[in-house]
Amino acid sequence: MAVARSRKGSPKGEPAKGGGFDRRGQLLAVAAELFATQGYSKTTVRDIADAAGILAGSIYHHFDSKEAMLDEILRELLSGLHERFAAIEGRDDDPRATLSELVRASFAAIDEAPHAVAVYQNESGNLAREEAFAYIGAYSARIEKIWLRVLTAGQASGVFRPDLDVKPTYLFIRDAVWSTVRWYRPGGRLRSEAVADHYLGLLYGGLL
Amino acid sequence: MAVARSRKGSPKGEPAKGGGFDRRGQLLAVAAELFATQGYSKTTVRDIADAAGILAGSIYHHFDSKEAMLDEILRELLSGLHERFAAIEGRDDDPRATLSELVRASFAAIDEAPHAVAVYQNESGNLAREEAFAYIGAYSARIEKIWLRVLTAGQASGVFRPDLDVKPTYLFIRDAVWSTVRWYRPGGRLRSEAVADHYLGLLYGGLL
Amino acid sequence: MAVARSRKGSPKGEPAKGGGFDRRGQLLAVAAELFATQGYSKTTVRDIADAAGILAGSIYHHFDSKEAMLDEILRELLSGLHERFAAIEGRDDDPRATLSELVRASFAAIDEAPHAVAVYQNESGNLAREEAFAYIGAYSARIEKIWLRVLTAGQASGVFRPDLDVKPTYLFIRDAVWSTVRWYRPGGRLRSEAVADHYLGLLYGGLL
Amino acid sequence: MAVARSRKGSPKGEPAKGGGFDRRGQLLAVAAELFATQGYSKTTVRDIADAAGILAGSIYHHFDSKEAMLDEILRELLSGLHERFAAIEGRDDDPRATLSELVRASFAAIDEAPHAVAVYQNESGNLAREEAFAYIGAYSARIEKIWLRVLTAGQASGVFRPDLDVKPTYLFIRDAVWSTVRWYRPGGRLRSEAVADHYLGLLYGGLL
DNA sequence: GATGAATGAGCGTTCATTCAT
DNA sequence: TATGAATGAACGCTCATTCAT
Repeated sequence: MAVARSRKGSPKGEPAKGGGFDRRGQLLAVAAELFATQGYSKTTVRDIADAAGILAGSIYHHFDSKEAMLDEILRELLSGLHERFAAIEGRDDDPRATLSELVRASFAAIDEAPHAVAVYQNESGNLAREEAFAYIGAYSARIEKIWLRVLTAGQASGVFRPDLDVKPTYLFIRDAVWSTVRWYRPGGRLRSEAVADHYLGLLYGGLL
Repeated sequence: MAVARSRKGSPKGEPAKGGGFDRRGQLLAVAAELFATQGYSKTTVRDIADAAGILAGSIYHHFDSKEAMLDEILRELLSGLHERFAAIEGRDDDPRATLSELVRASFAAIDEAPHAVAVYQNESGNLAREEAFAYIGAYSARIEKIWLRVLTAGQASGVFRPDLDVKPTYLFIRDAVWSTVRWYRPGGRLRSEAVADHYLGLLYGGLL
Repeated sequence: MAVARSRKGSPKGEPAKGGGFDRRGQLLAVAAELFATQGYSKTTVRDIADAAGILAGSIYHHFDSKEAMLDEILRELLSGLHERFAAIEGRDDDPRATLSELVRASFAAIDEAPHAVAVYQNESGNLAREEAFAYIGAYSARIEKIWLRVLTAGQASGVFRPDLDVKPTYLFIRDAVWSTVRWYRPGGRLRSEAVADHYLGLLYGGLL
Repeated sequence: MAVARSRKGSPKGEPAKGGGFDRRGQLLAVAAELFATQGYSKTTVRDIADAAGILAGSIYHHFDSKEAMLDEILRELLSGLHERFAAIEGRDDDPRATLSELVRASFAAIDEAPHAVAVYQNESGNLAREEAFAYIGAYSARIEKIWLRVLTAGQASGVFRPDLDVKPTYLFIRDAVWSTVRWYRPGGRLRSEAVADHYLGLLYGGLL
């Protein structure tokens, strides 16, 4: 798999024309939903085209390949995520507040782009081995470092328990939080912030 | 997709002959590994056959279809899991001990059959919608009930915090625990029981 | 076997474009010839594609399946045949003239679409048992009734021998007439109308 | 297709052992029935083996190939048929009696070996082009000559109409008679001899 | 931009056949 | 004789992609 990074059609991902209809954006949204619900490899280019009301061949006027669509979805998600997390860390609050904000930002991301997050959850494992998607690993590593710094700082300042390894603690939090994308339904009984509060409550205070 | 449940070849899943070589078992193991690492739909029957050292067509001497292999992998995992969990609940220990055992049993399952668990994690979401895999939802529901009963009993007996909804608490634990299959490597730095202890420590006592 | 009846490509079976080349029609003609000469199940999709000068996969741009091609060939033949026979019966000539016309129309059909008729002769027996081809039996029954009505009317009016069961008489005529497709070659020594005349002469006057 | 003519197993097609069970004969009967009802190429070796209660591979202890079974079925039918027809012609009766006997012998053959006759009807057209089945054409030609001699002799002696070409007359009779195998069911309403009488009555006297 | 026809590689599966046991 | 595992070629079909219009 090799991804041509040329962004066909209108540059910068902006709508094609002033009053026009953003076909690129529509295709990306449709693709994200299908990739999330059916899986990337079970989703055909025709599926995407059908859902968008065009023919399969026409997709190639907007994107170089099916993989390029996946690439754009994941890249947008990860860069946005990293940007948010870096901004939160940059605010230089105390570690507990920072950790809380990281968790809340994660839930907000799931709320805003559940399909993209689901695609990331489901596909990144296999994708990361491919050269074209090496940036996934790079982003993940940078994001992981942010979380680890916060946890370490919290232990150093005495606000977090010192007897726990930060690495598995991070993985514990990360997995619990991001896995919610599999069952969380925007508009369902549990609102996103409520789940965030519940998880933070359990995380901080423990079950006992 | 329709799965013929006939178990071709030797019955009861036992090795074909006394001193013989269990080709069925080998194929199942190979398939589980490939399904886990590449995804079910990206794994071809030829991949499985190649890894097992036979030709693709020969697989059909042992299994009705590629899907039947997936079916057998998942069914075995889920029935075994349910059996273990039910046995633990049946011991009628106090809720905290029971919960600990459930968590430890989960980690043990990941340790013993990491590929099957990974397949379940990655594929069950889309599979559950298919009639032939309805049993996945059935098993999941029965397992969930066991966990919810333990959490509820723990709250009633005062050992678990009463202010937390048991449902999201269950999901929190379940997702954190099962997600470890994505990064846990048997034989790696962290041994399975160590991760279990760490997770239980964090879960019970909280981060603060 | 299930036949999706969607008529892919251009609707109504008409040529795709004004000055265009009717690939659908070509494929159907090629398929009919191969089905007739090699048998349906011995004819591969690649055979058809090769004979049409395209790749096997391209067939599926025009038809849902190999079976859908067979379906269309048979449906067209049978509906046309029934239409002709019904029109002849509707003219309300005397029974002998009507019977003669039915026989001549049958020979004309063989002359015009020998491949389709041969396919019908060779495959309909096994096909009729399949649900997707139930219409074969339906058409056959309606056509049979036309012939039986004519024979019965001829006996009632005294023009046909009254001592013969109409059913085996019908089968005798039908089989003798339609079997000619197996040896009749358009453009051969015996012209179609000549065979029709010969058969009618023998049928009406007898051998003695 | 090349048919090895070696007759595996017991020679001369006789039962394997004195008091034994004739597996060869059983397989041939089963194969004839399946070839007749499903078609030769849609019948798998496994179908035959299943119906006979053995495994597919075991068939090859009795026959060299699937094609060898077809070969034996057709050869037996054709040699028997030719033998009967030649014997009838050899009796040197008057042409009308001889023709009647040929027709009756044909119906008797259908009655006795309907599956073999059906296989011949359905498959011989395509088979005749293959070298290994050239004997089909040879037998057919010898049989045709017998019928043509009888018809010619009948015309010469004034008992048959002189204005009809013998060739199409022969084809007319042959096709009408042999086609009955497609609908004639031994044990049905119409007994074989009754159909023969009906057909002879129609053939000799005509419909008018 | 979009269409629709075509490509070419590959997929899951079937099946006649072989052969060691 | 029969079994059961395996072969290897082929089959119907799918799909990402290309391209002339």
